[in-house]
Amino acid sequence: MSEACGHHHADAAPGAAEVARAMQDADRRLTAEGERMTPSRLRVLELLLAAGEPVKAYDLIARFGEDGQPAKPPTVYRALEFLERKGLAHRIASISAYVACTSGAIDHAAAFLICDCCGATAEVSAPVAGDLARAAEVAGYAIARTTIEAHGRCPACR
Amino acid sequence: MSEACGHHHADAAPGAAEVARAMQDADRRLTAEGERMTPSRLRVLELLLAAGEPVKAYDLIARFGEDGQPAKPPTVYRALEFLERKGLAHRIASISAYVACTSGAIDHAAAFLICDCCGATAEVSAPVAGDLARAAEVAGYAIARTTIEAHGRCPACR
DNA sequence: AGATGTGGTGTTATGAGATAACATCACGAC
DNA sequence: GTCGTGATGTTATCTCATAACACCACATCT
Repeated sequence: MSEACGHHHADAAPGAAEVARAMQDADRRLTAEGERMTPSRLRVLELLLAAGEPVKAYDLIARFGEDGQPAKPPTVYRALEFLERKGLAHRIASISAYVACTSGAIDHAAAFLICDCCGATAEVSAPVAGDLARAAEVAGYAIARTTIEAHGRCPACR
Repeated sequence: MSEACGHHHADAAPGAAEVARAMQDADRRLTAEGERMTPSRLRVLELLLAAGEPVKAYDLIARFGEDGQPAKPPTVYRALEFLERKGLAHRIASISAYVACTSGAIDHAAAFLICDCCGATAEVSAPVAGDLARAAEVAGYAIARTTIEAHGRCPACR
């Protein structure tokens, strides 16, 4: 909840039960794929899920220890890299923050609507692929991944 | 020319004449609008134009002085902020770099195709507005600006 | 001319974001 | 059991960006 404006908004954060469930799902899925869902990775995923909005890497570092002890930066950055690689989290480049993936689809191109007022984000599934892919083809580029972020105001802040 | 791969590519950088001409155009246009094209701003614009590809802020800082003397960071960041505000340059968030605007249209939403191999970029004019605007409307967001960056390989690197 | 407001610049210092490098450890395969 | 691979711990450092404050240039008004 980063309130740049004076408003008060409903918190997008899910309850503990939903977080636990999403973690279990992720754990099972990746373990089945032969990946190792280690404590660090689960902890960072938990923090992202619990936040329900984009979080700065150093906020994750500060919150990492259950006892208030911060993590070392590489611990969190490595976990983020893994989660992003596996489609469980996304980096939002325009604000240098990270967010849990809220799209059911794995291996998807994500786009974000970001409220400059309250920090809320909505993940919308690659609405852009068509147009951008066409432009890339015309220009002769082979596209591997996209960063699509729209800034503005969410319904509550308008 | 940031060559991550082993290839050699034609340089996208324009000649001195084109750079000088683009600077004069920008100078005249903004002066007519009542803006002040100061030496720092012109110098940063010149460096961006001469590079013909995205440049890191600290590279601009290092190249700033004609005599090899670097600038202080705020000098360059202020100029970049101004140039971006006036539509003469863009920040590419996914690689933390800056590039001169190659689109004739001012006040436009830009999108970029970025080669991960050689660093070349192509600016394509807002091919995405339709799709993304539609998604934003559905979600109730009012969009003010967009960051659209596609990574992949350029024709020469494929 | 002199007062004054706005915007630009110079300078120092620091905050924020991310990674390099290297040692060590866990675990499955052979 | 030893060996290779991938994960972790740790230290240090690098890159990116801005805060804060003093000073200056210029236009405008009186």
